[in-house]
Amino acid sequence: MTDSSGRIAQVVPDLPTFAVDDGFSYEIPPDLDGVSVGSLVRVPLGARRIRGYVVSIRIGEVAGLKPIISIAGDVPVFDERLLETLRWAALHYVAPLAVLLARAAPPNLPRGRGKGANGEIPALSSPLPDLSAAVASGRHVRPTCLVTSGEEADRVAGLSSAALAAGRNVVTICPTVEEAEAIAASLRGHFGSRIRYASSQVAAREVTKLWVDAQIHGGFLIVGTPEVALWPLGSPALWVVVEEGRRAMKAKQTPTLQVRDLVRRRAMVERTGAVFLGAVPTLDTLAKGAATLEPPGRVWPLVEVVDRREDQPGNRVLADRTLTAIRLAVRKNRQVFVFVSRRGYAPAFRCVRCRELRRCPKCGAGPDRGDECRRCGTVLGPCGNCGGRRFEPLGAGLGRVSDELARHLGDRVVGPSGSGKQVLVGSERDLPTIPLTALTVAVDADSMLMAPHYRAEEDAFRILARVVATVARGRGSRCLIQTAQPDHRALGALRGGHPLEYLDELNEERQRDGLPPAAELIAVEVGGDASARAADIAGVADREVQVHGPEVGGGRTRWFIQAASLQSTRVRLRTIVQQWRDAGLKVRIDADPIDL
DNA sequence: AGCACGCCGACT
DNA sequence: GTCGGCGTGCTC
Repeated sequence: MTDSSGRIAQVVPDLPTFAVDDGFSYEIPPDLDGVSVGSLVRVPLGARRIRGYVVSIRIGEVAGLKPIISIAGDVPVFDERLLETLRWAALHYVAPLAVLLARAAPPNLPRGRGKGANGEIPALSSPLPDLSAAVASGRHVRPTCLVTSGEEADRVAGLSSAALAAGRNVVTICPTVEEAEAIAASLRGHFGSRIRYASSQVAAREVTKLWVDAQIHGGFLIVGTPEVALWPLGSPALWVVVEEGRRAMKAKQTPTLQVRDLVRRRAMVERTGAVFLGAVPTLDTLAKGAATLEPPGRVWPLVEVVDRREDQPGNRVLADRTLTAIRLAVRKNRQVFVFVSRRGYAPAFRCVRCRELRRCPKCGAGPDRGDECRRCGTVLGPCGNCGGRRFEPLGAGLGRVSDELARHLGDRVVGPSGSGKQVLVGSERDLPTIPLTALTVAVDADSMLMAPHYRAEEDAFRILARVVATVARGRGSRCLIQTAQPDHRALGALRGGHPLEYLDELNEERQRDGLPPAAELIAVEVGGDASARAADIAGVADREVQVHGPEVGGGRTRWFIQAASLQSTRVRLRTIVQQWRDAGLKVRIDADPIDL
């Protein structure tokens, strides 16, 4: 056994466990070239050989260390700066480091020298000329919210052309595959083959090719869904995030990555630009100090508020004024969209005689229109309180609104989104597919504004702004919002056509109430009834850190942890989560949960 | 994640 | 007295 000095790589094995976060030391054999930070390697681990990520390299005593077997692929999947963001995300989202490192890598092994971009780059005028010029010359600029709605592709094109011409990459992240596809298609009109598109719909080999090309060469405009946020992509000069506030911009499963956090972080560490494009920035982005540019004109078209308190008594979904407007638009052969905030038939039913809410006698769920429980299938029968047999809907879901519209206008003109009918009825998920309309109606702003969680108002405002944006700009187009609280400040801000002052007001309230973004929040969820484990979680509480729960229900147990800062709590949670997972529990950590 | 090692029930 | 069940724990 002779002592000898050599190169040592710290390698994090590709295993989804906190136990290997620090990585293991391996000897880099002298004849193995090309090992660097970010290299994918094969290493012996216990009795097997598995993939690992090189996170650092040093010189030292190699005796007793196992050697790296080989390099997998020949392009590093992260550099020091991206690694910093990946480490931050592992901590913030309480996830094993290896899980984050894997998110930087392409679906197949990255090999080769890639293919550069070519083709003319038109010089387009940028909606943020100073920012575009700065990022093109490699300077850092403060993250900026460009408060606009519609024409995303043109704005992205204007923002990007200078950086592309300077040989840098630009990345645009869209909430859904459909929107990413549409924007990519439209941008091809400006930049041709410099546009590269990535989503779950693209084959793995194509994605890997894009990943390698963009990592090695500049001058690409990459358009993709949220997964691209952690790809290296040659450290893009500019990130453009389209509608950062949409639910799709946050992963549902652990780690619950949020695009805006990752992009903001990368822009800061890599000293590059970030632009958030959309009508309603998140309170979080504003609170974190983003610059804002609100156009002088309205951000979305004019809004008319329909006061439901003026209605004749009765239980109808559409006010007379609304129905008249729809009839008029139909007569003129114009496109109409009716937005309903709930799926199903109605949010609730009550007994006509005693006014008690109807519930399933077995499981307590609220029923839909039929006589069978939609959750457990039990026959509901008469009112459990008074035995009454007649029930009336309270509020309206898609089904009820469609029925009522069809009754007034006929089946020929009314249909769900995508039916191509003249009057489309749809909910939030349909918004991206709605064509520009001459008339859009929001049936019930109140159910959203009064939803039972602290973000209800912010969410309602953002969704309503998107609803309004389905209306074509110009004369003869209208947007009606039905509400029983016409003086609500959210509706005032919608009428005003500018969001920022209102959003600042919401932020001041959050600050006052100690709620996000003025505080941090983590939800811990465990499958089944795990309330017996409450003591473990209770251990993280102290004077500053509040723990709420456990709440058992819906097949899971849930805790909420809240504090001005949860930095040290995240570290302690890693230990607890690991113990629980080792004990066979299914644990989900939701950092910055939105459904509360 | 796997693959070891471990310590208890049914078999030649 | 052995084969194999899958609970626990470690992997440079």
